[in-house]
Amino acid sequence: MVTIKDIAKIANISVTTVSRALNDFDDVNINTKHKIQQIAKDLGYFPNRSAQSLAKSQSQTLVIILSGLLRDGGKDNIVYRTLAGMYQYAETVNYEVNLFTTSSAHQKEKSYFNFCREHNIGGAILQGIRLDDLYLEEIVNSSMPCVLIDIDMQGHNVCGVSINNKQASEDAVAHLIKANHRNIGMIAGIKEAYVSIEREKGYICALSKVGIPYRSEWVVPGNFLEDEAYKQVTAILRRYPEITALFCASDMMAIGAYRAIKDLGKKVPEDISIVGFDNIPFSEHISPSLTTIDQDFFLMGHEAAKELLAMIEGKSEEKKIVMTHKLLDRGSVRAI
Amino acid sequence: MVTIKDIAKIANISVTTVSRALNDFDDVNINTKHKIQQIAKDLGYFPNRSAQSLAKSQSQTLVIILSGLLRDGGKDNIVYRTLAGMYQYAETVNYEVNLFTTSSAHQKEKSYFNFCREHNIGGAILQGIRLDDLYLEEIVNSSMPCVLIDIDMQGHNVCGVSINNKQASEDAVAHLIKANHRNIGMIAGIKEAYVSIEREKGYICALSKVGIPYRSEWVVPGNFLEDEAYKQVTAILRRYPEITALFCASDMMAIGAYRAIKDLGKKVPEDISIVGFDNIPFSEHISPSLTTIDQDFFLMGHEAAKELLAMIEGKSEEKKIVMTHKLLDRGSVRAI
DNA sequence: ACTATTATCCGAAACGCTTCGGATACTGTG
DNA sequence: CACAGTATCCGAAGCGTTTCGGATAATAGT
Repeated sequence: MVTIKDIAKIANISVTTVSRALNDFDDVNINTKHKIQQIAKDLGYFPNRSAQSLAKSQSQTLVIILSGLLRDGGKDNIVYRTLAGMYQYAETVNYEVNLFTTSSAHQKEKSYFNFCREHNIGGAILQGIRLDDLYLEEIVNSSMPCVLIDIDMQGHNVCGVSINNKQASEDAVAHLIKANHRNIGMIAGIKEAYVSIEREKGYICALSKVGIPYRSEWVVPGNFLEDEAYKQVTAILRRYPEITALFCASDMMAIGAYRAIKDLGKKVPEDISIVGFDNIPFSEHISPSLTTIDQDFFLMGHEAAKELLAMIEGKSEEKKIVMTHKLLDRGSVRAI
Repeated sequence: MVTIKDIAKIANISVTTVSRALNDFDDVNINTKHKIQQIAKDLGYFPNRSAQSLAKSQSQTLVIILSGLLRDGGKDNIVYRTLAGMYQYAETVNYEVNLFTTSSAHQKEKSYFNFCREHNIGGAILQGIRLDDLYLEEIVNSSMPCVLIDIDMQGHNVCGVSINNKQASEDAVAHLIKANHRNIGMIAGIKEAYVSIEREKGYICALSKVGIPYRSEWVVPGNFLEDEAYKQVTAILRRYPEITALFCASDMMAIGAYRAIKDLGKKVPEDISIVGFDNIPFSEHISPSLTTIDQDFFLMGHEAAKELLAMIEGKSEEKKIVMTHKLLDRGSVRAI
């Protein structure tokens, strides 16, 4: 391994100057700087990140803390797209990205905060974290910069990124109402997710705005899972045949709903209209194509990374970034 | 930040012993060991990874080098699943995982090998890398352990993981032949991917085994892209209406084919039978559900990580791991 | 009682880099 | 010509660990 010392020896100059030359300080002569850089290149020198990080007690790394990388997860492509957005930004600023999952956290009994400490990391992005997560509060309360995707919490050096879930949800249900549906059920997500709560609020809000009474038994939990949604939809449609439309808090659940409806011998959208949420890649491929709320996860990851860096560099205070969403009117809603 | 020194001071013992206690060496008294571990726990001590990595000149990290994390990529979920498998294994052995993309490599003009060097990394897993990648050869020729997913190359400390693509492809086409298809086209992947070449071989082989002449104009490149496949399928079916079946080298392309067929006013499988490759999550959701070759990417990532670790620890030589595949007989093939 | 062995412990160097606090030599100013 | 100012360089300490080569004391063997 070629080190800064080797370069120093060859250039016949101190390691200090080599370091400063390589880091482009301006108190080193332009000629020596060039000379050193040339030697570094010839030797194929690359800085040892561990040493750098140790010496500076900070590493040029952002971490993203995920709820888990599950064998059967990721079908909705959300994690992937968020990650891609983060990477894209991180690359432009020459940062690296580290992945940490909560399942590993729990396994190692190590909090996110400690993980970041271990790695001299400046800040973290959290995504897919549940409100009841043990370590969520700790990291939010720490002074370490963090940006929360899809969670609304306040704290020093804390920033949130999400769409306006309540509004989006309201838009979705309003779309159904505009198509003259009045008996609208909802397949909700997991209770412990911030977005679920917001989306339920939006549903209720949309109904109340047009004076449709809210029936809590028409809102069933699907846990963001396809199979769970399948079961719940089967049950609810059997029990309340007057339901003509379903708002699903995620596209994955909408897919479960499709299957349930089909197995019940009914059709989308002829018998039941459906609106989903997320716009996952395959929502336009299923038949009929799914009317849904689009969120740009790539951009979300990108903005999250950008904001995190700004915070790390002290250029930003806590704030809330709300991304735009849009309703994609496709084929799963029929006007009655 | 609490360090080993703090512990040493409190325990009134040397840092050496603290280090050895924490790392569970057996030349430290069981009582002092417990005492030290207790103090460490109380203080909330966690080792500084940079320092560890620097001191040991090796980090407990595996890297996975991906061809890129693209905004619109990942729909097939392959990267996600491979990653999940790797993570799962890495966690069990207390390793961390680092992601590196080739796009970033090219941008920074930094080879994979150098990236690994920078980070004191023991070895890497490469996936989605093209045969014509500039840096592929370098890392394979280096003595650094690496496992190649879906690439067949020899070298010191090099290991390959993949299914038998040729055989799988042969199975797929044989399935079509068994359904009495004789005019079978193929939508191939990108030329620069090892798997594409193998899958084409399998196609040819399957045909020749039953004496069906190979017509090169019936094999068109789809570049693993849905849209590209759409175009190619449209063109080939217009030009050669005698084709009754299509073997697609990836499910994403099969989806493009579905669309093309539909837009041509034909139906799957009534007019055209299709077999895909990969078994992506949505292949069973599209209508009709796609007959395809299943590969277990999660397991592939898992095995790749396992093998890499074995190599790093010198417990394994270069070898080839071939995973099992299976044909999933669903609804996109009709017997004629 | 006197070595040989073993169980515990420790000092100091090393890993590769950054950075603080000067040091040196040269420039221009009055 | 003395001085401040500037450009350029460097020594040494420090970041938090690990690890090599002993040192010390307790135990066992004869």
